[in-house]
Amino acid sequence: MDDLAFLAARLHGLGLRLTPQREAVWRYFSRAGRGRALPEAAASLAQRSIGAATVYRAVKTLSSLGFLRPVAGEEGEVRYLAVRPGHAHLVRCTGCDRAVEFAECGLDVLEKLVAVKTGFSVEGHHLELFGRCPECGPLDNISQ
Amino acid sequence: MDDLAFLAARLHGLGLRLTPQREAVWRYFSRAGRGRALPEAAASLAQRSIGAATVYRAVKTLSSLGFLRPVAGEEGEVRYLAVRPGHAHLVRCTGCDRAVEFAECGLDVLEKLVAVKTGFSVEGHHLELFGRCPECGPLDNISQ
DNA sequence: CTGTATGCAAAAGCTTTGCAAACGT
DNA sequence: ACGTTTGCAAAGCTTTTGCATACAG
Repeated sequence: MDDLAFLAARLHGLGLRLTPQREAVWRYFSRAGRGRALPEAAASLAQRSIGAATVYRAVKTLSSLGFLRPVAGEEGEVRYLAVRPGHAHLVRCTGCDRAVEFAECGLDVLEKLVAVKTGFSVEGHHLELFGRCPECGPLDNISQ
Repeated sequence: MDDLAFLAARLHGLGLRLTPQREAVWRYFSRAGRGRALPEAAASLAQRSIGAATVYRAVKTLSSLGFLRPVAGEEGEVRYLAVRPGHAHLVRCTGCDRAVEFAECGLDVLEKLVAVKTGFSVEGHHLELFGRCPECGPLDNISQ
């Protein structure tokens, strides 16, 4: 079952629908490498005649279902990352946004260590690597 | 050297000062084990006659120096956490949003592994652990 | 038919900016 | 004196809400 079908199923189970607008929102965030902030999402999707209110409502819906996760950027802006609930992690290319999955993250050891050190019962993690895919090539060449 | 002295020194080095307002802002965020959002910080510090603009400017300053770190809450709001510079990652409690830092993430090994497997040149990562802090207690008791 | 979803525009809320006065050095 | 910092108020954003219309089941 692919992403969209899973999302549709999840929505249907709650009496909600996967409308063209919600699909566009989901695709938009899925395509983004390091996540997107809401204002730029609204601006970009406006070109496809999707109203800002719809974008904000869709993000809230997808977020509450766990398909989007809010992450704070360096400057304090909130970026939403597309995640597939219960799926593997991704390496994303900052050049072309292509993403490759990897299953093993080896964080179980770290989780246990952190649990002991902090007293938390660690239940999960969010991890995303970013870099350059073979086709885009490393940034070392350029100034940066 | 304690936090305040370090902060003062760091500011002085840039020709800036640790004013009573900046100190109050720093204390406010330091005092809260969990992070705070800007609107509530502004509201709270207004009671000490500190203007909203001052709070926003102070947070921006402290944040750019690495003394405050923005984190995204479950609902997509940005919370600022007082940190000691140099610490990178967080474990966040899904119950009360309180966060604790941990330094070692050991992801350099994983980055190399993924690089070999995918052909990417991995340049960085975002990592955040989730769980329950000692006070909120694990979810095992309840369903889920 | 019924309840969900949408776009628009207005309202509410948040954050930044301009400025004159106050401050520390 | 000088550059930094502040509070205030205004301006500029972002986000939410109300409502009539459109749509899916």
